[in-house]
Amino acid sequence: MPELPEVETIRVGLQKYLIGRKIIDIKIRVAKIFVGKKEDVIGAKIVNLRRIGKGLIIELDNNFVLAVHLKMTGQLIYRDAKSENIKLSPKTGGTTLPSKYSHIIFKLKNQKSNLKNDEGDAYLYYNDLRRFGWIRVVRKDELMKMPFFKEMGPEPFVGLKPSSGLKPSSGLRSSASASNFLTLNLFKNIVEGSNVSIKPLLMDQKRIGGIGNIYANDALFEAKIDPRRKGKTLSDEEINNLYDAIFAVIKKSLEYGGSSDENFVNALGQEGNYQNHTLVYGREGEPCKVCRNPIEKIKLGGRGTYFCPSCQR
DNA sequence: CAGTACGCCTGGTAGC
DNA sequence: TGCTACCAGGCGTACT
Repeated sequence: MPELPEVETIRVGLQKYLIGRKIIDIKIRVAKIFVGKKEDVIGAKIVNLRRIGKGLIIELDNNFVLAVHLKMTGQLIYRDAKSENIKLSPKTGGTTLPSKYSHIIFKLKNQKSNLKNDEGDAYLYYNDLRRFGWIRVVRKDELMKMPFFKEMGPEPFVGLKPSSGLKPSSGLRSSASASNFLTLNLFKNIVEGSNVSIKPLLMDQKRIGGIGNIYANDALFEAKIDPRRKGKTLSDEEINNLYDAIFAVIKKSLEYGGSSDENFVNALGQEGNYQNHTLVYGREGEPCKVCRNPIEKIKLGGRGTYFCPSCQR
C-alpha cells in the first residue's frame, strides 16, 4: 500500500518527466475515479509535483491542480518513446500499457521541444486494481480546504529532520513544507496525552501524515514497543526511540525504492524492494530478527498487526 | 468529542 | 477440480 516513501518515490520519479508537459487529452475508463471536469485541465501545462501525506498534487499552469490518492493499489506510470522498452512489473496488470487496470489515461505533449526536436506524445497511466483511489480536479485556492489535505498531520519526512544535520534541499522543501514537519516536540504532544493504542495512533493521518501499516509495524519493532500500548503509557525515552525509529524505517524504505508487498510500482512501472527487508510486517511465524522467537500477528484497530511479543514491551 | 465498525473493491487463497 | 468464503487495508461515513 503506498505510504509516504512510496508516494514520495513516485513524486520524484514523475517530476522529471511531467514538468513542462502539456495535457492534451484524458481518457476516463472508470468514471468514479476521476472527479471533476477534464476540460478544466486539458490544455494546461504541468509545472510542479507536491506530496502531502499520502496524497500527490500535480500543479498546473492554470487555476487548477490534479489531486491524486492511490489508496491501496493505485499506480501512476509514465511512458514515452524512450521508456517503451522498460520492462513493466506484472503488478501493472500486463506487459504493456494500457492494461486492464488502466482506468484513467492522460495523453501528454512535450512543450519544451520545438518541432524539429519533438520527443512526441507521452502518456501517464492511472492504474488501480481495487479502484479505491481517486483523481480530483481542484481549484488551487480550494485544495487546502479539502478535509483530506487541511486536516493532514505533520510528517516524518527524512529529508527535513533537523537533527540529521542535513540542510533540506529546495526539492525536499517543496514536497513537505517545513511548517508541517513532525518535530520531536510535536510527536511528544501527539503521543503523551493519547488514550489510543500507539499503532493506530501512528497511522491516524490527522495526527501524523504519511505512516501506514507497514511502517507503523516496523517502527514499533525497531523501538521495541508493544503496538497495543496506549500513547500515554510511553516514557520519554520510548517516545524518543520511536521518533527515531519512524525516520529510520522511512529512510530505509526510500533507499530500497519503496515497498511492493501489494501493488506499488514506481513512475516507470518497476517494483520497489523494501518488502524483502521488513522487520516484522508480513512475517507471521518467522523468527524475530533479534531474538528468534516467532513473530505474531494480531488484529488491532481492524488492521493486521505484526510484532515480536518478547522484544516489544 | 473520541473511539469503533463498516463499505468501497478485486485477486489470491484456504477450505470443503 | 470447482465452488464459496474470507482476507488484504486507507479513508470517509455512520454509529455508539
